[in-house]
Amino acid sequence: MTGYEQRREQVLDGCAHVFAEKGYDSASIRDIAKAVKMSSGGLYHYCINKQDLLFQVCERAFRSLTARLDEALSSVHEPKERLYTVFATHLAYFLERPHELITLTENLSSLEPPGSGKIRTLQRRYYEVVSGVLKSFPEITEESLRVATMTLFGSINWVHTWYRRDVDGDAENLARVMTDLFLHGLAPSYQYVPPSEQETGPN
Amino acid sequence: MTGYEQRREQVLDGCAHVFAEKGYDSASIRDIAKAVKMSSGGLYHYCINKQDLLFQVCERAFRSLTARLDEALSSVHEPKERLYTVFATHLAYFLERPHELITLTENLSSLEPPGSGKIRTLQRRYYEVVSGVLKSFPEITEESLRVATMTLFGSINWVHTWYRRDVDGDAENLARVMTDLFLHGLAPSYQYVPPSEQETGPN
DNA sequence: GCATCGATCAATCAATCGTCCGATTACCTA
DNA sequence: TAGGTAATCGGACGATTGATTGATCGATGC
Repeated sequence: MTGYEQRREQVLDGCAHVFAEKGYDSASIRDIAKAVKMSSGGLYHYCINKQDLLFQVCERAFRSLTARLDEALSSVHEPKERLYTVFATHLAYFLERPHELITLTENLSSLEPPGSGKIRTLQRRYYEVVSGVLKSFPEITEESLRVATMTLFGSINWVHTWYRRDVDGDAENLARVMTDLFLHGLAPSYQYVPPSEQETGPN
Repeated sequence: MTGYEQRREQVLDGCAHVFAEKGYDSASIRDIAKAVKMSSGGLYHYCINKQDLLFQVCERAFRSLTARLDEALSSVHEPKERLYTVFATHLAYFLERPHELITLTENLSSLEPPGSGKIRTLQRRYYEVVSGVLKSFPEITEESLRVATMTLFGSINWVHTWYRRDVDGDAENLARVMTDLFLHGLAPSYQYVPPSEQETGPN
C-alpha cells in the first residue's frame, strides 16, 4: 500500500469518527480536517468534495463487511450455525469498528446520487446473502421472509444505540442471545392468534 | 383549543415533515417556514429556537404514543396478546404519523440538553412498559430481557427504512407477522449450541 | 371609528458553511 | 546538492445558516 493510500485510510477513519459522532450534515470539513490533523484545503487531495468522503467511508465499510461475511459463511453449512455466523460476524465488526457501521446506518440517507446508487447495490447484495440464510429454514414462508430479514437487520442496526460493553458482553455473547431469540422466540410452544379469529383458529 | 395552540400544532406537523425528510441538521429554519407557510421570523412566536422545535416535536410524539399504548394495554392481559398490542399500536401510529416517528428515531441524537434529558425520561418510561410485557413470558431470563427488549425496538424502529404499503400490508398484518416471529422464532423445535460446545452440550 | 394587541412580515445581523487557490513545505531522484 | 513532484497550508470566496429586529396587518373590544 502506497503512502497516499495509507494516508487516505487514515482520512477515512477520521471521517467515520466525525460522521458517527456529529452526523454527516453537522460535521464540517474543518471538523474532519482537525480530526485527521490536516488543513481543510489539504483534505481535497483525498476526495472531490464532502459527499465523496461519505461515499468512500460507506463503500469501504460495506465491502469489508461483506467480505468478512462471505468468508465466514463459506465454511458453515448448517442453517442454525449460519444464522449465528451472520449475527456474530456483523456484531464483531461493529465492536471492532463502531464508527463505520454507525455512519452506515445513521448517515446513509445523506448520500446522494450517483454514489447512493452504488452503495445501494452493495447493500442489496448483503441483503441477499442474509435473506438466503433465513430462507433455508423450513418455517419461513415467502410472505414472512422479507419481514424476517428486515427484522433481523433492524435488530442488528439498532445495537449501536444501546450497547454497553460492560453490561452486554462481547460479540459472541450478544450473537448467541440474539440467535437464540430468533430461533426460539419468546413462547415457542404457542401460536399467536389475533382476537378476531380466536373462536375458530387454533390456540 | 385556542387559535394559537391550533397554529402551533400545524407548525409542529410541518417540523416533523421537514425533519423526517431532510434531517434536523440540514433542515433550515427557512425550510420549516416554507412548509408551514410563514416567514422565518414568524416561527419564533411558537418556539425559542430551532432546538426547541425538535424538542416539541419529540415530546408531543412520545406523549401521544405512550398514551395510546397505555390505553390499548389496559384492556389486554394475556401475554401473547399484549405483545401483539405493542407491535400493532406502535406500527399503527407509524403508518398514521410516519414523520413523527421518523423524527424520533433518526433525529433524537440531535437533541441537546436540557431537552434531551426530558425526552430520555419519556423514552425510559416507554421502555419499561414494553419490557414489562416481555417479562411476563416464562422463557425470558434476566439476562435476555434487555437484549430482547432492545431487539424488539430495533425491529420496530427499522420499519420506516423498508416499509412499502403496497407490499407489506397494513399495521395489523405487519404486527401479526412480527408477533409470530417473536413468539415462534425460525426453528422453535431446536436449540442453538455454539460449535465450541457441541461435543458436550445438548442438540 | 379608534385603540389595542397578538401574529406575521421583509430585511438584516454575524457566523459558519463547502470549496477553491496560490504559496509553501516535504520528500524523492539523479 | 539541485530539481521536480506530491502534499499541505492558510486565507479567501460567495452562499447560507440561525437568529433578531422594527414595521405592518387584521381582528377584537370599547
